[in-house]
Amino acid sequence: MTRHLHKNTRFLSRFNTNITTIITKSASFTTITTTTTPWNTQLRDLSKHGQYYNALILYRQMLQFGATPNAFTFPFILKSSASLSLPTTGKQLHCHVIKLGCKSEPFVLTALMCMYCKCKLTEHAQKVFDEIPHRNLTVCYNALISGYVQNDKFLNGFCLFSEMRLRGVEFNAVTILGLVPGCTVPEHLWLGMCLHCLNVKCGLENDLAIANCLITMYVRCGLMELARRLFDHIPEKGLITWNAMISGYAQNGLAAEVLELYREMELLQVDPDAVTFVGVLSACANLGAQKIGFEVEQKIRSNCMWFNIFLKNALINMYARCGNLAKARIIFDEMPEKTLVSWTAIIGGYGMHGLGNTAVELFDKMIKTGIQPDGTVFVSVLSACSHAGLTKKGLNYLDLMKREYGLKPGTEHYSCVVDLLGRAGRLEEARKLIESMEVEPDGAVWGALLGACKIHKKVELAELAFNKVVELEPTNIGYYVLLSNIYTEANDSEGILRVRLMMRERKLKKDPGYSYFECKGKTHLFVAGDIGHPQTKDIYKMLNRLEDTVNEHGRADKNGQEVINQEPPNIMSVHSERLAIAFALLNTEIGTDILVIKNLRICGDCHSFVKRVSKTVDRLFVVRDATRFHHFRNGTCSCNDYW
DNA sequence: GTAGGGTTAG
Repeated sequence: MTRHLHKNTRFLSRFNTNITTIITKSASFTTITTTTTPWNTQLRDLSKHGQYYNALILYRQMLQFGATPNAFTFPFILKSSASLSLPTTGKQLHCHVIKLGCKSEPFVLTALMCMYCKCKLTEHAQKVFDEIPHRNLTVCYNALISGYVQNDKFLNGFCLFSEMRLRGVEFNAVTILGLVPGCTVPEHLWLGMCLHCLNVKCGLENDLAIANCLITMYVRCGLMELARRLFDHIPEKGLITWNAMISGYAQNGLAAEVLELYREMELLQVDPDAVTFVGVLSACANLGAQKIGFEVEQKIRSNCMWFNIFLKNALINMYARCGNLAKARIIFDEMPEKTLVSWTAIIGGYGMHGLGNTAVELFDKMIKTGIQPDGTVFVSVLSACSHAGLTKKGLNYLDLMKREYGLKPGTEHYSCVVDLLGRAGRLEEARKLIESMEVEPDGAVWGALLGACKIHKKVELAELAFNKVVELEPTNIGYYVLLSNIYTEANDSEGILRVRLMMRERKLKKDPGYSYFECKGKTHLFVAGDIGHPQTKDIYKMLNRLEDTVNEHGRADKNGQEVINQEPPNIMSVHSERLAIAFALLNTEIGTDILVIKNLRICGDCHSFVKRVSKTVDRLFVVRDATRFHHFRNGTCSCNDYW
């Protein structure tokens, strides 16, 4: 007893200095005994219920009262220091393990490795692993394999897996589960697919956790069909399975599929959770499905999820992108604690609506609050500047980003700045900026320059930008149309012909753009020349009527020039925006605003069409395209430069 | 009485 106390006091003197710094609240325990078992039981209970701080306090008390930790003590206490990510405490516990002669117990060693990996000390974990005398235990391998994968050292993990197989150590479901999350990047996908095969071969295909992991792997690599096939083959899906698929669709921009799956979930009476709602709200944001978004909000409120910060951010984003900036702002203002994502969502919302000054003010306020900006919030603020014509401010932000915050601007930042300079007519500067970029420019960067050439009618520079952009994105039809429009304005019929030929050669005929309109909680999707909608007949009738009324009021565009439709009168030339607007007029009451969402940029032809329609029909038309909102009322538009 | 695992937002 005295010997124990003496030994423990030595432990304590060093353990105390570290542990007291992390204790935030005191806990009282009644156990006063030198027998180890009751302490272990209490430690197990605390660790099981996630009370890690209390577990550490209890461990200290255990030493104070003279009880000696044994091999059963360490797994619990190591889990606590791992979960709290306390490497120093963990290292001290490692010393205790050695001193108390527990280092030959495989489960203590496994817990040690796990602790080191959670504290990002994989080299320490490897050292522990190397000292294991007979490395024939699956669990030891599993602990280190998943540790490597979670620390972005997938290849180390995979090598260990190979070693394991060479040595004839059996693997199990947990081994696969440790490896699959490392295959979520395209370069490792093939290994992930091998694991999928291995999984089926070993009869592990009914393990739900592995299936969930594999779905996530396919989703992250953009292989949605494979993910869906796997999903459909799971007989008893768990909530995580549904969430993996829903978030997957949302991340890959397949918003309609998200809502479809969500409906299916409701029908099967699977209770959604916060993760489900985040995915659904993101889909609502993309589709402008505000009514469904509102229903989700009610569910969040009634299910006591209102204080979930992820959901609040998703709601701000949803309302802002559905055009309801006021509602987004209320939620934002009422948030007691705002994260960087909350600020980014609201700043982006104002930027999209052309309210650049408010966006910039909010950004400055955010900085004053002490929040460290990242690359994404700079994209929001730069794009806000470009939409509102705040050239000087935008250039300052690019500089600030590099100098003050040491962030490396990516192509997404440069495309905003090229757009910014381009709109201001500083095309040469924009071109020089592209040439001086430290990253390789992508299609969006050259595309921004091409758009600026359209506004300022610079044919020669447009040709240069176009050649670059089609090299990078040969199938993006928007750029061909843009160049063709530039030639049209320059009366260059040869140029128009060249672009058309190029498009024909590359078989780029169909407009890939969609437009959506939300009506009575349902989102109606239209493609150019769509004849699939049940109300098609009425829609086209309405369009003809609109064309007639509009023509009576003259066909002049924003520059006062006659707009001539260059396309022969074929059905494909009926743009999706027009169809959505005709549908909206047919199905909404007079006085309601009309929000149409176009997945690509709104084209000049449609821009002037909506403008003219708004002159004859007393409604507010809002068209949201890939980057911003265009508000049309009484024949005027809030942003006239549609490119 | 002991160790290893899955899904979230801008």
